[in-house]
Amino acid sequence: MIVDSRVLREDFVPSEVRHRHDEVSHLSETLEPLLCDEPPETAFLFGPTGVGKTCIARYTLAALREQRPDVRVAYVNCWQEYTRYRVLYRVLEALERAFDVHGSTPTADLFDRLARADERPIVVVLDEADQLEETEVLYDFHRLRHVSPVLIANREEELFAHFDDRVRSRLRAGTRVYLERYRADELVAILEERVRQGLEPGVVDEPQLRAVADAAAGDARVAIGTLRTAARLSSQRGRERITDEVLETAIPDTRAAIRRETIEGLIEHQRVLYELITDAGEIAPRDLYDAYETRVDEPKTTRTLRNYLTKMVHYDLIEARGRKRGRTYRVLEDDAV
DNA sequence: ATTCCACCGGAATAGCGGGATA
DNA sequence: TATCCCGCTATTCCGGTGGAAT
Repeated sequence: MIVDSRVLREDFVPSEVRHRHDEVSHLSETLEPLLCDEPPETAFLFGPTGVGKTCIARYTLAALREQRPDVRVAYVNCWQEYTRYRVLYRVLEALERAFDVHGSTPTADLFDRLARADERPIVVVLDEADQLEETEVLYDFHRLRHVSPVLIANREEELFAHFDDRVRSRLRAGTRVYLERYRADELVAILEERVRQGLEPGVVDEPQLRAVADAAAGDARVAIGTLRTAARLSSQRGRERITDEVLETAIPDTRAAIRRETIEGLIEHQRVLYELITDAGEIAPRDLYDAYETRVDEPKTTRTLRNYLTKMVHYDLIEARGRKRGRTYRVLEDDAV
């Protein structure tokens, strides 16, 4: 059934991007100065999850490197690398200049290394840039002529909100590319392409792809994930093709699986909080803190809990209603995406 | 309308673990 | 081996404020 499973993977970059031609050319025009050794403006990609931000960044940079192979690209996911140190480390790693960096190497040394790297241009893609906790690294990149950042985030206001003034004013000028959610027919076209490359002919029909696209609500990541789940389930059950019945389980399974993975990524104390909120349905901060303290042997301070909670809000696991006094926490249901 | 205070979240700091160094 | 130095997490301290209480 499955001919090429890479095609169904999340990080697969297609050889041709569908329905994003304007956005791709906007981004490549922005980066064009690199072709004549000029520093480009900072580029921004904005849009909700699953609209192809990461995909067009990778695609565009791969195309750029075909014209200028000496341009180097460092890809950093700021969910994992959110400190100045870690971002710089990742970039050096991409340049193969991190081999002798160790735990006690100061951050300033990493910056110096990057500054004294050769003059070949470096494009740094900062995915999920709104998760960055130390934004001065953006100032670092701005100071270096040979480093050009590409920032990817969901919403422009949120990204700029936690920049300090220095960074904000530097990045005000910059090219912004906005991506809209896919329409259902666009998702169907994307799925058809993946099916053609990844699955045997005739295992899934057009109405089925339409059903997957509708359930994904404009999110290509969910749509492709659903297709992958359905194909796996079908071959496990020894079927020749994807049946409607398999599809019906695959659709909710995909969202549930994403959620489960997120919860598994939490640390124990965060999971306790999540359970308490789930049990209560809706809970006030004071009650939540009290319940937590009786549940756990060595409770963290409330300040730490607030850090955990804001993290969980970012993960879309829970929702905070109200701002200051009178706030309540509740679990975020899947349909609220 | 005014006061009050529960709660959030920024900034500075302490303590920890781990790798390098002497 | 002991010591130094690093970044990271959790903690302490606290200012600001939205909504409840009066």
